[in-house]
Order: sequence, then structure tokens, then C-alpha cells
Amino acid sequence: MPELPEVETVRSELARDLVESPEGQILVSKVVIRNDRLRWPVPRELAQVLPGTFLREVQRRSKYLLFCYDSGTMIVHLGMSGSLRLLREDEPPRTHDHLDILFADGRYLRYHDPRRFGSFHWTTSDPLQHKLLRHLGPEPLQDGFNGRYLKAALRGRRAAIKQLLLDARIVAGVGNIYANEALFSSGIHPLRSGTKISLARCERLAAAIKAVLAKSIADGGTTLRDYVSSSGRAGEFRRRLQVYDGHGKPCPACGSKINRVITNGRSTFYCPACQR
DNA sequence: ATGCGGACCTGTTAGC
DNA sequence: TGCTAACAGGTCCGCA
Repeated sequence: MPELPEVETVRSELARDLVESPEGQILVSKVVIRNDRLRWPVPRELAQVLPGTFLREVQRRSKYLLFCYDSGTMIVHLGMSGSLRLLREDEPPRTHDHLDILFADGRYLRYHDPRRFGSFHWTTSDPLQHKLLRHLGPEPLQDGFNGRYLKAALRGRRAAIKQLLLDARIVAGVGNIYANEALFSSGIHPLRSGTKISLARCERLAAAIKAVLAKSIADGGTTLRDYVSSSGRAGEFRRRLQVYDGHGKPCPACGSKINRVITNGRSTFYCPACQR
């Protein structure tokens, strides 16, 4: 479900509401694990280690959320259908509400995930060196990700550029929606071999990735069906999607019919006239 | 090293 | 209208 802009929206809301709150730093009072069978078993030690510690920061790396506590870092991934809601009223847990983190002021974070592709990890050492994060490529919104970098990273990679953009070792956190949108925006055919893309087009593609992600973050992300942020808000970027989920509809630039193909099991949308 | 297909799950929609 | 199959925002792993 959530791609980078959705995860970033959750991160910034939680940082605002939990870390930058005027009352000061927030203290964990209790952890309730109702179902530990997510993608990997939820570490039971969270229930021992978190209560009594302060949440100091909420960071993001790729689509991972990093909750930095005094005692260590909780690494959370929302998978395809995960959401974290920050609630105030006591609400009885519904189906797929797998975990709660309760705070001393009565608020709590509730993790909901029907498909259970999400995950929780706990580490007391540098989270960026965690097995899951160690091999990630650059953050797309940072300066280190640019046309020159992309050109070098695609060298010798003969797979389709669409597929390569989803490879987190090349660039972190670009998911299916935004890979499709960025390729449309830069006029590149999604099935073009990565290694055959010129430096000039790599520059345009890197810029398009940054632009589409930044615009979506500004809109609170994309809600296709059920994504909501921690405050329960849907993302508004769907209205701005040019090709994603638009097969059969006219291309917004030239009017040709938007095409859909399946590559590596993922839907790929493109304009056969505009994208070469 | 790269690339591919399978695996993990549930829920909703498309198509017959 | 109703059943079935396809598909959904992700990504790790094992094999060729």
C-alpha cells in the first residue's frame, strides 16, 4: 500500500504529534501484541523493552519507519496494507489491529494490517546497519541521487528500466505508482533496457522521480483504496496521477490509449506514443 | 552478479 | 446475479 510519500506523511505526522509536542518527550507505558504473525514474527521483547523509555525521534529510510527510543530503535515496515494510527479515545480493537503502543498521556499507536506483509524489528545498534537497511541505495530526494548516479547504477543492467526503478539497491523507496508516473513524465518507455538509457535521459528521469515524490508528499500521498495517515487522512495525489491505473483511458498529453503490461508480476502503465 | 519466479496474506473487483 | 480468477500500494529468498 504505502509508498515513500505515504510513509513520509506518516513519519512527519508522528514526529509532529509525538516528538515535537509542546508537552515534551513522550513516554511508552505499555505494548500490546495481539498477533505477532506478520511477515516476520514481531519481537516479543518490544513488550519488555519499550515501556518506561522515551520516544526521541521518528525517522524514515526508504519505506522503513525508524522509531528511535532511549533504549534502541524499532524498525517498522507497513508492507502492502499496513497503517499506523495515532488514537486518543479508547477504541476496541478491530480485525487486523495487530499491535498497540500505549503512551503515558493516554494516546496510543495502533498497527492495522490485513495482509500482514508489514514487519517490526528491534535493534540496539545502528539501525542503518541493520540487515534490512544495509544494502539500500540512495534516498531519491537527496542530492546523491541524480542523473550521473543513475547512469552509473544502470550500467550493464539489461532488465527493463521500470523493474530496475523498483530495485531498492539502485534507488530506495520508489514503488509501483511512482515508477510508472516518473517514466511517463520523462517520456521513457518502461520496458526499455536500463543500460541503454542515455545520460541526458537519466538526468530527466532522476528529476522526474524527485518531482513526482515531492508533489505527492505535498498532497499527503496517494490513496488508491484504503491508505490513511496516522491522523486518519487519505492522500490526495491520486487526482494527479497521469497513467497509473489508467489503462484504456486517454493519455493526458496526446490522447492515445494508455497501455498496461505485466512485468515481473507488477502492472505497468504507459503511453505507447509519448514513451520511447 | 543479475534476473526471475515463488513466497508470504486478505480483500475487492473484473470478467465470464 | 453469482461464482471464480485476477489483482492490489512490497520485498525477501533461493535458484538458474
